[in-house]
Amino acid sequence: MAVPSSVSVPPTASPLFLREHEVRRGVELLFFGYTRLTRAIDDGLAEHGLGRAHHRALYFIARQPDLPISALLKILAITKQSLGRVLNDLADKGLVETRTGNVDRRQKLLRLTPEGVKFEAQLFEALRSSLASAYAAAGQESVTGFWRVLEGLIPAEDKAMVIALQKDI
Amino acid sequence: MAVPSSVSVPPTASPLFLREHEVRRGVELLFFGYTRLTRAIDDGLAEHGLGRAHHRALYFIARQPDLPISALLKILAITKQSLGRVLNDLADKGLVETRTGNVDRRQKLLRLTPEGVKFEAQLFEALRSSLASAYAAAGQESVTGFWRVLEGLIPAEDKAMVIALQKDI
DNA sequence: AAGATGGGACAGCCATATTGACGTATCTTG
DNA sequence: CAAGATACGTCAATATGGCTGTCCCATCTT
Repeated sequence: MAVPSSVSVPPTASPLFLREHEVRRGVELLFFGYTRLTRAIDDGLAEHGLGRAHHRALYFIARQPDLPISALLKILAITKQSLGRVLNDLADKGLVETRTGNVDRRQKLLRLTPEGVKFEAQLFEALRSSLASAYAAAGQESVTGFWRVLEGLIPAEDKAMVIALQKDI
Repeated sequence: MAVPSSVSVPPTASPLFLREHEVRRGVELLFFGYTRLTRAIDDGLAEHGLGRAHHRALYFIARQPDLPISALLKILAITKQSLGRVLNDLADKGLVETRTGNVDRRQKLLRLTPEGVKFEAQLFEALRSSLASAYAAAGQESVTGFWRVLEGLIPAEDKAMVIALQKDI
């Protein structure tokens, strides 16, 4: 095992020592970066009485209009019951609407209403502003590396789903 | 730090950093990457009847032994009440202990017990395994970029705290 | 016609966060 | 030294967003 089982730390800069440090740095930066980015939209959500769970649904519906519920369930990796509550809230607020699928009439295809589009765009602006300034500060090469590392964190079985999101726009 | 641009990397970041597509890509990869990484330790935590909140505390106490509670509160950015419950759970399970500060006797300095060290190391191993393979797949230059972008997401007022974590090891 | 699939709903529970108020020990400062 | 600030603990109530289990209906597939 790569981690010493006591508090002892290798005295020299061994490969294990360096690896642990680099992994801890990544863990910490991911934690702070992710939480700070999500915090950027909390105020905008609170104005409409919504939470982060609502934003996640809103975001992916914006990204793939006419998304069936089953696809959204896979993306979010939560249960049908949890998602149901969120979608009902969004429908009640007039942000999301469903239409019956014409290929498979059992499906309900999700899309944003015009108000939903406007609200999502407003939230996205806060994300864009945060991420774009991080991108600009880091530089183009860094952004490419940022993407590549994160892609490596996604299990093979989920990768197709993520790539599908990104071929539309 | 100069990153050679000769390394051929398929989809590269365009110079138009503010483009919506690139921001959405970052948002999505951060979401999937972060959630998948945290999921890697859920089983290990569940074996001890603990959750992610417990791991976050455990992690930062491991990182900075003799951390005062106020410092941990700043790192986690949650309320004293929320942290109190988590720390009580960890103390009850014999993973964390406190000692009175000798500089300031009001402070309680947090550190892991030997069992806590062992448990944290076991959880860290799951994180290390996920992140190290993403690092290896992406390459060292990508890792540098990954760090730089995430650092850019951290607000200036929090940056000192994050850097303080990383100068110890 | 039978079974599989997509979706909806009820009931109850758990983990993790919040606010507000209050108490105690200890340190700092006028 | 007295007064106030700080570090920590705790009680009570509440919100959010997950979970399991169960049952239902409509529709598609075989």
